[in-house]
Amino acid sequence: MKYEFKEIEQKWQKRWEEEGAFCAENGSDKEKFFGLIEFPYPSGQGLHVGHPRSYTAMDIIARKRRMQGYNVLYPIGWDAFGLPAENFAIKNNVHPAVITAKNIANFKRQLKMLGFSFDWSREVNTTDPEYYKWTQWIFLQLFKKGLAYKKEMPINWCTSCNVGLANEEVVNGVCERCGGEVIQKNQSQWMLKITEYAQRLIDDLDEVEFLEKIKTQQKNWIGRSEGAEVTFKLTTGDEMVVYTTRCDTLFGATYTVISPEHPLIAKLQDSLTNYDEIKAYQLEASKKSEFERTEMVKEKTGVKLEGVNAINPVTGEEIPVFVSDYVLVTYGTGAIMAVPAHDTRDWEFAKKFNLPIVEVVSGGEDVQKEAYTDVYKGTMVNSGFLTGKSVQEAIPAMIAYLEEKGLGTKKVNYKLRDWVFSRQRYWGEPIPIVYCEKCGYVPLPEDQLPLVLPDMEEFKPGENGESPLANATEWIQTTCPCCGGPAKRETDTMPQWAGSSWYFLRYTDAHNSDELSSKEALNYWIPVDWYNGGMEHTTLHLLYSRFWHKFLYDIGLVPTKEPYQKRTSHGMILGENGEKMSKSRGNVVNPDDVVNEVGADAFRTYEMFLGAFDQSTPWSQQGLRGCYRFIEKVWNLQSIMTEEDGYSADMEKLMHKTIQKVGEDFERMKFNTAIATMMSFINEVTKKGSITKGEYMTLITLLNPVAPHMTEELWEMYGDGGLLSLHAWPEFDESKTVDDQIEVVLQINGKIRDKIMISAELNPQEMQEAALASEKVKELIAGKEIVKCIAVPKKLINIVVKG
RNA sequence: GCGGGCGUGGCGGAAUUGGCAGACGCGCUAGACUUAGGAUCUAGUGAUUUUAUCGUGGGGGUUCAAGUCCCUUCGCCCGCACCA
Repeated sequence: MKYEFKEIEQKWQKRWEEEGAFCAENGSDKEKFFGLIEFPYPSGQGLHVGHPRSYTAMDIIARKRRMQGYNVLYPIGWDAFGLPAENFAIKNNVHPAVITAKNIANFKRQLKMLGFSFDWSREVNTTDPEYYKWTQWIFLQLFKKGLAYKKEMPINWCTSCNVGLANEEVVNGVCERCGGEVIQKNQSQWMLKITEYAQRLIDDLDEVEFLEKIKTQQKNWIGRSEGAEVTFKLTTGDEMVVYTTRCDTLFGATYTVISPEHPLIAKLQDSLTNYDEIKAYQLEASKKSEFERTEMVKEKTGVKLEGVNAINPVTGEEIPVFVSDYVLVTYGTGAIMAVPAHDTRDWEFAKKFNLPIVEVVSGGEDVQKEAYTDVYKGTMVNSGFLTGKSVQEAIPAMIAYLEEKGLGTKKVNYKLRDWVFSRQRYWGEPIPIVYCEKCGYVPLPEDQLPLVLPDMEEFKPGENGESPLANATEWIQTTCPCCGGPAKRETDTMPQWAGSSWYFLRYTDAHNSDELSSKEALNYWIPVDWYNGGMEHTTLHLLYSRFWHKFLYDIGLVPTKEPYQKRTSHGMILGENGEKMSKSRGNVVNPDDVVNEVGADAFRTYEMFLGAFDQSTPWSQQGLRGCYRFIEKVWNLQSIMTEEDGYSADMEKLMHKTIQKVGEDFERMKFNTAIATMMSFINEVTKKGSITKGEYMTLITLLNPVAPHMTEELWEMYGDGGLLSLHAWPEFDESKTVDDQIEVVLQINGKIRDKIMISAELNPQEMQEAALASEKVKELIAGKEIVKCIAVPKKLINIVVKG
């Protein structure tokens, strides 16, 4: 019978849908499994071959869990707000909602043709008012708890998208999305206090099973550092607080530096004799984009503040104060004490401005030639009461001293900044806040949610970077919920990350119109048991959604501190030439073409077989053919199938081993070796020339999570009835996976000389005897002295000889 | 610069705790069949000077035994990047 994948695949997709085979059950007393993949942004390009890599992997896990008797939730939805649809809308004069609906329809078609076991009845769409009602609701809760606030601040501004960006969205000084230039711009912005959760976002990583590299990346991004704030008195009588992680080197602080934006400069204006020069430097620094500022790393610039000095609190010495843009206003206190002997940046600056370099930690080379920055070796010198101590001892000793004298305090800092939550764009959730002259920023009453986006015809941003919503004159005018007076709506919208920060919660009870999700549903389904997604979302989506989840936990809405119990990630699929797939490189593979050519089952198999799941691998059209051949071979085994139900004696061991290996490999996401194991199995069967029905049915059950359609078809023809997708996962018998006769290797001086079949039960002594009985060994060790003999049960015997 | 990862045939990649390097697939070679195909089947396929020797980026070490552990060095990829 010919393998007609088109008919088979359509038939089963229809059948599964009709029977609601993959619908998760709320209120079940079965054990649950919540598997999650990152819901896609429905772009105009359609599905990329990268999407199915993650979706197939989690589909395999979800399908296996279902077969193991779990109540499985494997949902899907659309992260559909965002810039591309809006930009397309502006260019082509179509409403973003129209394009989005079209794109979703296309994505849906493509995902359905791949046979994922998604529970389509729980589909969510972030642009649906019934959905974003709750996104807005969460924002209101954040606002009420003081975690959302408006602030005039310099933000990253993409000159091409005309929109503000979060720090996380600026990559190498350019816009993450479009690559456009990013400048600093002052703008009043909604901010979320993610920094308040910084410590918990680090600490709670201990409770979850994320890949170690994901945890590391999150920690690095949050960037915790322990240090001290130290107060320097100025000769003008003012004070200046600096942040340092190396307070042990305070005796070596020979100057101080403040950032160009530091408010102290204005305050000192009257005392400064070179104020004009400083002013000019500030202006120059403000003109530089973030990119230029980091590009300038090699060459330090700065100006000395003439007319004022700082006093080193431990030496009492007067030291100069500089302004330089190598000090960032956004980190620490925006001011530092410079210890050129033990900090590379300070050293460079000191060399350029001819400032004294005083060694206070010995152990390095000449500090006049290079800064010595090691904190684990070295001894304090020239450091008063610290002299003789190690750096590790000196740090707490200095903190104790500073605290006692009231000169400073211990202080923890984070690199993490508050989240810039405003976007001056149309295609996002409206921020449910009104501004009243009398009452200030007032939250919209919850019963007025959702605050629906006004229908507009023009989506271009306003003149000076205003949101397009600023042109929705009627929509803006409203009354203040507080005093009833005239008020204006907020025109900024939320960033794309808003809708994706909580979407997994909505899946648990997707159609609830009274609550975000019912308490029962949340308590049952949350946390997500296993979340797979891309590494590129580690510092954006993952961090943001953990933050929101913790907030929702704090207000008693969700049952767990962490949203995701386990997080894994997949590697990228590259073009056939080994480069990243892109239109401009002309190496894009379209899933539609692939499915058309070899079918969904072979496509899914190849996606899982092409390489190690967590590594980047190039696509190969030939490799795809290989997987098609495999699927077809499995199909053709029908022609050699016997009617026997169980396993034949000579295949039993291999069958049990195969069940064990495939199951274990799926769990470890070693899909490539799981498939290789099944390939080996059919190679054996083919060699033998026959397969029992029992063996065949077990094989297709193992293969079902990978290639669900074809196996379902075979099950219908030969199986026990019902859907294979809901049939029990095969069991294996541990005792039947072990061989009693095994081949062991005989080595002489570590070199392989022979192989013998022996009983697996043999102890090392018996193994040694068996080895010495080998003709080949006898010959090779004749006349030589046996120094020692190592026998590793079930593996090898190594005879060490001399002479 | 800091953090993470990687380096194995012609290619993608296998190899729990150190224990037969190259599973599986692709490609290639030869043969079979043929309605001549991007089909299928069979056999072979790390290298070489082939009773054997050498082989996991390079060099050194530990060990009876190293892709795996230690030191050193080179190269590539990803993330962060003046965070005091």
